[in-house]
Parts: sequence; C-alpha cells; structure tokens
Amino acid sequence: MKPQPNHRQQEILTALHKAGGSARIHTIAQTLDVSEETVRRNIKHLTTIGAVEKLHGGARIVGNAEETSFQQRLSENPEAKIRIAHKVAEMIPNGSSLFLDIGSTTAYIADALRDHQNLLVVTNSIAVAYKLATRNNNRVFMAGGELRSHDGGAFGMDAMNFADNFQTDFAVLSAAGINAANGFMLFDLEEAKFSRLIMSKSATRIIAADARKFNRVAPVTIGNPDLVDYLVCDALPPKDITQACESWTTEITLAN
Amino acid sequence: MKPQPNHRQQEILTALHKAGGSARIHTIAQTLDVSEETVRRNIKHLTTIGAVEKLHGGARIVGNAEETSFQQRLSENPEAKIRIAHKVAEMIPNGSSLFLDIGSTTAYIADALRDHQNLLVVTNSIAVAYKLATRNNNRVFMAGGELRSHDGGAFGMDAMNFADNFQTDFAVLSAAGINAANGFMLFDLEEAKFSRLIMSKSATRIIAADARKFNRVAPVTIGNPDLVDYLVCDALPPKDITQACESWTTEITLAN
DNA sequence: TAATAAATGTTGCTTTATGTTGTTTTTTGA
DNA sequence: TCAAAAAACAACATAAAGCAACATTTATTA
Repeated sequence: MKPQPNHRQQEILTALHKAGGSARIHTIAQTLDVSEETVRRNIKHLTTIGAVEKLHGGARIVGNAEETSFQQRLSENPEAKIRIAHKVAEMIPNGSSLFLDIGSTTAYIADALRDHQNLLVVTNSIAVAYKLATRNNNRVFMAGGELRSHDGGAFGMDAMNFADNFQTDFAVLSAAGINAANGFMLFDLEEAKFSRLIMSKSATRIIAADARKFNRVAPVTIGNPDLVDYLVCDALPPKDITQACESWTTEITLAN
Repeated sequence: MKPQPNHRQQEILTALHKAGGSARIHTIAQTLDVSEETVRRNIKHLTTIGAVEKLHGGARIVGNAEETSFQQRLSENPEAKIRIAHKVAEMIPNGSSLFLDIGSTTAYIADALRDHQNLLVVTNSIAVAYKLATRNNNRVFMAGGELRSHDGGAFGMDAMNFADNFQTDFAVLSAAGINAANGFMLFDLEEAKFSRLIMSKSATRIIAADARKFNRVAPVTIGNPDLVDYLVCDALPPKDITQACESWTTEITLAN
C-alpha cells in the first residue's frame, strides 16, 4: 500500500484544527460522516508524514503551538495562575507598552493578553514573544542571545543592554517568594538583575504571584519593594505581608 | 484567444475559496453543475499554473506567499512541507550546529527536529526558537530585536551582527521561488541579506522548497546558487531547473 | 453559414478509498 | 487483578475516483 495525499486527510486536518488541535476518532468520523476505520487509516498516513500524533482514541496536530496549553496544564497551580493572569490583563489597556519578564505566571499573562490590541511588548521570554508576536498589531521586542534550556529565557549583558533601550508604561514581573522582611525574591541572580532593570524603566510595576509564594524562601531580592505598585495574587497574604505591602505602598489586588 | 475557457477555472477557484481553500471534485462539480471530468481537467490546468494542488478526491488552493499571513502559509501544502522537513531532519545528525532561517517550511523543519539531541541552533525566527529551545539539551541562540508582525522574524543590523558570531555545520534556508536563470529567490531584501550571511558562515547549505516554488517569480536573489549544496523538494523540478542545479553542483534530494 | 477549434460529456477500464466483519489489543471500572 | 467495554487492527468486498479515448456540444472565424 502506497499512501497518497488525499482530500480526506485535508478534511481531517481542518477538523482537528477546528477542534483546537486534537479530537477523538469517533468525533472526527461523525463530523466527516465516514467510518472510524477511514479516519484511522488516514490518520495513520498523516502520522507517517509527521503531521499529527496518534493517541489512543484520538489524534493531535503536531507543532503549531497548540500543544502549549498541554504543557501548561502540567505546570503547578494553573487555575490560580490563569485567574491572576486575567486580572493583570484587565489592568493593561490596549495600546500600552510593557515589559514582561520570564516565568510560568507571565506565560499565562501573555495568553490572557491575546485579545489586546496594539501592545508594545518587551520581553526576554521566548514563550511570551511567540504568543504575542504576529497578533493584533502588537509590536514585540525580543531580547536576543542564548536561550536558557529550562525556560527559554535570554539573559546576560546583551539582554540587559537591549532592555535598556526602552521605557514603558508597565513592568509585569513574577516572584518566587514574598516575605515581609525582604520583599520580593527570586531564585536566580540573572533574573533578579533583569527584573530590577525593567522596574527602573517603567511607570507602573506589577508583580504577579500565586498564594504559594507567600513566605516561601528564595535567595535573591528583586530590589526595593517600595517600587512595586501592585501585587496581584489569588488569595490574601498573611497579615505580616499585608502590613509590609502597606508600608511599601504596594496595593494588593485580588484575582477572583 | 480564449476568453470563455478561463471562466470555468475562475469558477473553480472561487468555489474553492468559498469552501475554505479546499473541496472535493464531486462537490465542485455539483456546485458548478458540470461533470466531474470537466472539473478534473480544469484543475489539471490550474495545477500546472501552480494555482491549486491536486489531491485524490479533491483539490486545494495554493495561496500567493506574498499576500497570505504566516499562519495561513503554514497550513498551505502541509504534507509536502512535512515530507521535506523530515528529509532535511534526516540529513542533520545529532549534535550538529545549524542556522535555521525564517519561513513556513523551516517552521516545519523545527518540528521535524524535535527528537534530535544536542543541537546548536541559531535562528531569527521566533517559531523555530520556541520549538527547539527547552528540548533535548539543545542550545538555541535567538537573534533579538523587533519581531516582524507577519512572521515573527528578527531582521536588520542587530540580527546580522548576532548571526555573525557563529560558524555552523549547516545552513537551512527556504526560498520563495526557484528558476534556472536566477537561482534561488525571496520576496524580501532583508531576508535575502540574512540568507546570504548564514550561507557564508556554514559548511553545508541546504535549501528546502516545495514544488510550487519552481519557476515562481520572486524579486530578490539569495545569492550565488553555486554555494547551495542541497535542494530538498517534494517533486522533481522541470528539466531546465534540474540542469541548472547540475551546473551549480547543487544536489537535488527528493523527499518522499 | 460552414469550417474549425475548444471545451465538455460519455463510456469502459484501472487505481484508490471506504465500509464491513471478525479478531486482537488496550483502557476502564469494580 | 479481572472482566467488560472501547478502540485498534487485518482482510476482504464494494464503492468511488481517476484516466484515456472518443462523441458531442459550444464558441470562433472566415
């Protein structure tokens, strides 16, 4: 049997696309009004050319970034991060300029910004850039360099010099830990340096963090917590952090 | 000479367009109230022009690369691009260093390289970088700058200077048009400049292009075709291009 | 209007795709 | 862990699509 390009395969691809990247054999068969065997046979062909990936009971498009949501589902505490992301997106008007740093929460924020228009986004995160470039007349500036293999971020002097070119309305950051004594903390010095820089180059600073970050320990401080204008989180922090935020004039915004 | 005959082909094109880019012969025949043979014959003509692609049971519009968006271009002729992508991936061993430029075909090549290990990838395409960073111990170097909104590519002096830092085993490029007289062509001068640069900085040069590119017109030449070592495509080019490739010592590799 | 060229329709035949049936494998739920 | 259910697979018969040669219609030109 020599497989050939076939219109049925085209139909299956579009069906998968409409279904958001993956669907069940049964569903596809019903949609196209053919037998499930036909769907399986054609999916088999699409598999051999690498267009789709076969799952038991269904299939999924390979590539085209639809799987990002799948990767994200694996991350921790996604519901909270999604709520936070939408809250942050509400705070950012169309046409704004903003820094978006790297982090699992900021990746969700990029998703939440997908319907915004005319944004000017400066980022060192490949995921953020990928999600917002080629959309809605946004202008996206990506810091170049070697991308860290664990998170796809660009760091170092080149990234700093790149970011130094900009002055934006918002800086949107994540934090790995928050406590009353030290403020906002990260695990990585490079990240912290970048965070400090973009805070100094923006009018409004927003830190997004889910409740698990409260009183979690991280080694590097992001810098003077007085600079942070908003802390967006999914639950009220413990009393000591709430009081500290008051002293920093940091407004706590609850995502619901 | 023949004012009416074209009309049928025009009707078929509009029918395809209304159907979302692809349709079955049977459906088109019913829509236009003609025999299926007539539809096949006209589609055959449209195929030789390069306007549509024939599938068993149907046909699909081949859009003009200049006018369609990057996302749309990704979905054009995906089987051919995927086949080509896998062929190119076969040519690249684990641990190689390579330039990957921007283009819908190279986006598929990035997908096809998803199981490769320890690659060093230099690119100016956000899609390529996103797909290969954070995978299999790859090192990915992304050229920074403003990302073009229609394809997510970084261009200009900064991208050029960035690429200039590297010397790689492979350069993998796309072409928008190929003809015997001018060699490999692109629509955009910036792209062509970048292509020339990375060709000059790599040991083996591979151009990936599907059959629709043969004898398609594009304004800017990529440079001296003698430099190109491999042309990977999904069908044999017309005789004149085949001969030209011989004179350029460019090996034609067929993806099947 | 007749002659010619082009396009379309028709028919018989070959190739390819699909549906069906029965069997094996994988998942699910207790 | 097992049994029932769902899904996948294999093999065959049938249906659909493609192809080529010829007949017919439609358009073009002298």
